[in-house]
Amino acid sequence: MARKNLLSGLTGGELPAGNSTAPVANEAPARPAPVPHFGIGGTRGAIGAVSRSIEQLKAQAVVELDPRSIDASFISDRLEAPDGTHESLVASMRDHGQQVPILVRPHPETEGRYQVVYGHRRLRAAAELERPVRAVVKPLNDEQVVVAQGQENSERTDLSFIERALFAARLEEKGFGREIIMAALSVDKTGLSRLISVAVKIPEDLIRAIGPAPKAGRDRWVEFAARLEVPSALDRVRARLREASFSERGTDERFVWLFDAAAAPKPKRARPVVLKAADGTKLAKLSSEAGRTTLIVDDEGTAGFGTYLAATIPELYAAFKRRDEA
DNA sequence: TAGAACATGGCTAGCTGCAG
DNA sequence: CTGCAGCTAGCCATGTTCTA
Repeated sequence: MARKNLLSGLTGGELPAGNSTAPVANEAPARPAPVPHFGIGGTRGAIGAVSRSIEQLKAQAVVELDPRSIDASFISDRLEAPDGTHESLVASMRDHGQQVPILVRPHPETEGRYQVVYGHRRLRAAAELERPVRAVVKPLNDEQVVVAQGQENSERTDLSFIERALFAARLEEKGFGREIIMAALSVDKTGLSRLISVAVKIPEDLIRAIGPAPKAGRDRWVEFAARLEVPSALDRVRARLREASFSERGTDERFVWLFDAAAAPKPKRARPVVLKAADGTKLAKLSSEAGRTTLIVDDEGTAGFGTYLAATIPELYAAFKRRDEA
């Protein structure tokens, strides 16, 4: 599927001045020029300004920074790393170094510090290895940060549906316009609407308890959200959440477990009534549900009574109708 | 391995609510 | 009233995973 190349301008001249191709590791970070954050002009400008690819960005001047001088992004987009991925990333960076630089911006509030745009996991791994992290420094406004962050995730396509939903909801909470969020997540308004409605309907503590659940697709998350609109479903889900074995399960299994718990319990089937002859012989089992009556006759035990009964049904029905009309 | 089932993303149409 | 934004349902195409 073609993805809109909205990142393309990150390295372009339309951005605020302050970051040349020269390394800036030892310089005080340039403060980004003020850029309108919201409103039609700001929205269009932010997306329009973001117009070259991540690959081009990676080709920009890379500097080495102390991981301790870099803070997390002002908005998180990930629930938890899949099992083992962090350890393997640390091992890979120990053996082969950091192949792909992270993107940071000068911290908007603290002089001399930086803020991650994307590359949180590489930053964490570098910090663990007590090595400088290779980074591209760009002065970006908040809108450019979320678009870059979202699109970097889209490029790797490793955010699950619910992580994207939470990311979208957080962006909306922070006041970003739909245009920006759609650009950040590369979705149309329909998709964005679906993402946000799921994130709003499912309590965040439940989502965090489940984790990213990458195998649970959009439709099942949407269905889960719909099920939780029944208060008793939420009670059942929370009860299951408290069970000791919940945390021992993987994220996808946790989702399925709670998804099932949220389903309306099937109505208990009434026990079938055993019909007996005067001498105690069991003739049939009679059960009724949802406007349907089922009669099961044990043909062997009743010497073919079932077959006889089936042949007699028209007569019985006629008698029933006569009684009805009387 | 082929077909079925599922997941995903995109599109259209129709509806509602709101501001001008 | 009109236009716009947002939401939902339904449909379709495509890619991926499962199963016989």
